[in-house]
Amino acid sequence: MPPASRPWRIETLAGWRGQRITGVASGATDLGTVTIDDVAELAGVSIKTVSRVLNREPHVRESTRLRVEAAAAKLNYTPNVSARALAGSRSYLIGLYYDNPSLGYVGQIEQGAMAACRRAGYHLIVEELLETGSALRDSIVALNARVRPDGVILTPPLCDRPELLEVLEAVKAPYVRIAPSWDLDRSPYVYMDDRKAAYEMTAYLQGLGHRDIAFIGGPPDHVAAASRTEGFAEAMAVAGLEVRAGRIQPGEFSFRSGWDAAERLLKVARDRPTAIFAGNDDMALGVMAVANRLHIEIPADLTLVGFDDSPSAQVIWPRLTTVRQPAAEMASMAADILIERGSGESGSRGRRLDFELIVRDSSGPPGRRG
Amino acid sequence: MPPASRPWRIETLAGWRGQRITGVASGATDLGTVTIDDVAELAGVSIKTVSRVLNREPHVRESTRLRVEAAAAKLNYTPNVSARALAGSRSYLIGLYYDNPSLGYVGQIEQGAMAACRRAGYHLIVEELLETGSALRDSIVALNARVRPDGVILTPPLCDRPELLEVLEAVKAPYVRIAPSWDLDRSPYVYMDDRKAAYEMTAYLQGLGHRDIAFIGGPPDHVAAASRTEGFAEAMAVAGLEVRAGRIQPGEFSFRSGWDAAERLLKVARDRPTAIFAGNDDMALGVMAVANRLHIEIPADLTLVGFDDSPSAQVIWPRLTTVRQPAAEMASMAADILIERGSGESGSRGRRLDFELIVRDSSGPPGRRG
DNA sequence: TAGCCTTTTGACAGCGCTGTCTTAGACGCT
DNA sequence: AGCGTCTAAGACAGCGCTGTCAAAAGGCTA
Repeated sequence: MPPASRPWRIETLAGWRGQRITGVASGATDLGTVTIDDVAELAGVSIKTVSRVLNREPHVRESTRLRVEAAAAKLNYTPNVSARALAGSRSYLIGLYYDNPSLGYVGQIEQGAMAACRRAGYHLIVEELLETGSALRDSIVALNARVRPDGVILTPPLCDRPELLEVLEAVKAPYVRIAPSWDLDRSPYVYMDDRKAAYEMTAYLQGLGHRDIAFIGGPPDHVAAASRTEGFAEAMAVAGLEVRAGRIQPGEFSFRSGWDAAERLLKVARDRPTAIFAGNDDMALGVMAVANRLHIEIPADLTLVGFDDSPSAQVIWPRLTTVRQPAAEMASMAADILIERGSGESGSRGRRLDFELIVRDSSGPPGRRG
Repeated sequence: MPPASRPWRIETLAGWRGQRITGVASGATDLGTVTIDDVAELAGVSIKTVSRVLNREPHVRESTRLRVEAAAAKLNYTPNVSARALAGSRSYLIGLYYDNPSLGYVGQIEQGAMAACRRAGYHLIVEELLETGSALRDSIVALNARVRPDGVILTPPLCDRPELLEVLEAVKAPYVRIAPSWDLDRSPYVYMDDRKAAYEMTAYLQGLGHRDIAFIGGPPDHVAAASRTEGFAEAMAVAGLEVRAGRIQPGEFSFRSGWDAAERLLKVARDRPTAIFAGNDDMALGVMAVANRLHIEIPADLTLVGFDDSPSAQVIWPRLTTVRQPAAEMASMAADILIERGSGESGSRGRRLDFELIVRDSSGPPGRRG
């Protein structure tokens, strides 16, 4: 016989959580107040057995498992995360920590991570971490004491702060980095092959017939940016095309820096590249603005492509040809790694995901006009 | 004497959470494993007294309070959210539920809500709710059983789904809506005065000298959109300016619909408005694309303004004059209302926040050219 | 100094689960 | 029949806090 535990319970209207008062027996309990005891009673087993079924532990007879599952389904039972966290070794919470000012990027990451969490019954705790140094350390320690997430997902550029990694290791919080720049052996991470994506984009431009292609790079300490520049240069070299002096312009990944680079690139009307490959979309938009001002038509007079597939890339005209980062997928994968925890030691710690070339309206064959 | 509870404890290296093993006494405990017992012991009081101090309950002598606070500070103590949730009536978790496809908007909301949560020691659980009808109901019931958030923030247009509100009320989860359209007495909400913002923007255009101003509206069932149209019409009426037939164009808040409206508006070169006020930024960008194609210079030939201050509004040229919604502030306020729970019954349930007119480069006096 | 009231503090149960240990039963072998 | 071995299931403690209630400590008056 299972222990008789609270055979009836009714929520008073008074309280927030409600005090239990004795009342008429009732099969169904109040919405959202079903506990493991209720399931155990209905199934005629102990709560431990219910727990076993819930957690897919072995040593439960098939018939028992079915009975428990039926009872849980009938009562619409959902285990309480706080109780699980307190009693067990998992909190069913995944932290998503970011410091990225780009709302769109973080939003995609978030959606991907959320989807993975939902599939596994986890939840996402999102925190914006703007501190650095010891303030960051303190925040993490406090955060970890408070919620004890089962793992955290770190987005760039936050994922490259050494003090963060140190403190996460100190509090033994597993983490997965998304597109980290350094120290790749330190933890599991997911990434996209920026080099290859830039290579492919460049090859696409070459396939269109472009020979004189300019590239606008990113911040020097940004490893992904450097990879993009490399991919571009490599594709040009492989195709046997010369990259003339000044055809690789520095940039900062900002609209403004794209604008400035475009002014340098397009200044001399007789000596313009037929295509410009901007290291990210924001800079591409800067180029587009300059082109508009100079009455250079895209793509008729100039092909322009970007990188990132930012939201803005679709709300301008011409819509920007660009590279889509699998941000949501990377985040899903990161969450999965954390949820299945420990499956990370096999071989390389990095998981690569595929980019996608998105061809829109800003690219075309060179000199269509002439 | 306080109860002697675990005077020493050491985390083994083995376990995830670690089994406690006996070992040499040590003043400091491992990072992030300080409990209320440790604080109580150091302060020489019972855990209940520590709890009282933590929760700012009355009936604690000043000297005791200071002693406890010092002990807590020394040990770097942070109460565990799961334990608090399980034992008490608060989970220290606020839910942010959304279904809005606009990443930027949700991102701003999120940041605002997060800031408020952090100030109060709360955390944000973010969930994307794409279901409708009874699937939505089920999701909410499960979510609530799982994490029992102390309150939830609902963003538009999710906040206008009646089944959502019903089920939240059924599970007694307090909620605050952001910019809801209907049923305003039903719950606390925060909003911005769209009507007034549109009025002010129109007045600004009039102040610039524009008389023939066109407006592109939003979806008919979108209450905020309707308010914007009203604000525009009212400002025109108050200024004694005629709104000619066809000068108010329907739109869908999408880039494409802005484009289509612009084509109608700008078709006849001899009969163009001198200014176009788009009901949101995405549509304004559509207008801008058409203007570019037609070689209409903004703002020299045409003034264009938007509404929302979306991220894209700043990465185009000319940068868009627009209305900034106080999204982050609304979310902060929503979170505060939930955290201080219950202070909402005083007077109107709505809290209004101020918009901001952001004048950039896309607006200027009419006919500068002519 | 007893008696009463108010303020401060502590003991203890228990929130809803999981981890550990134990027991009950089924099965096989000598 | 006796014993060891295995699987299935339950008893029980306890995670780290809060809520309730009871006890102790002060304060005041007569």
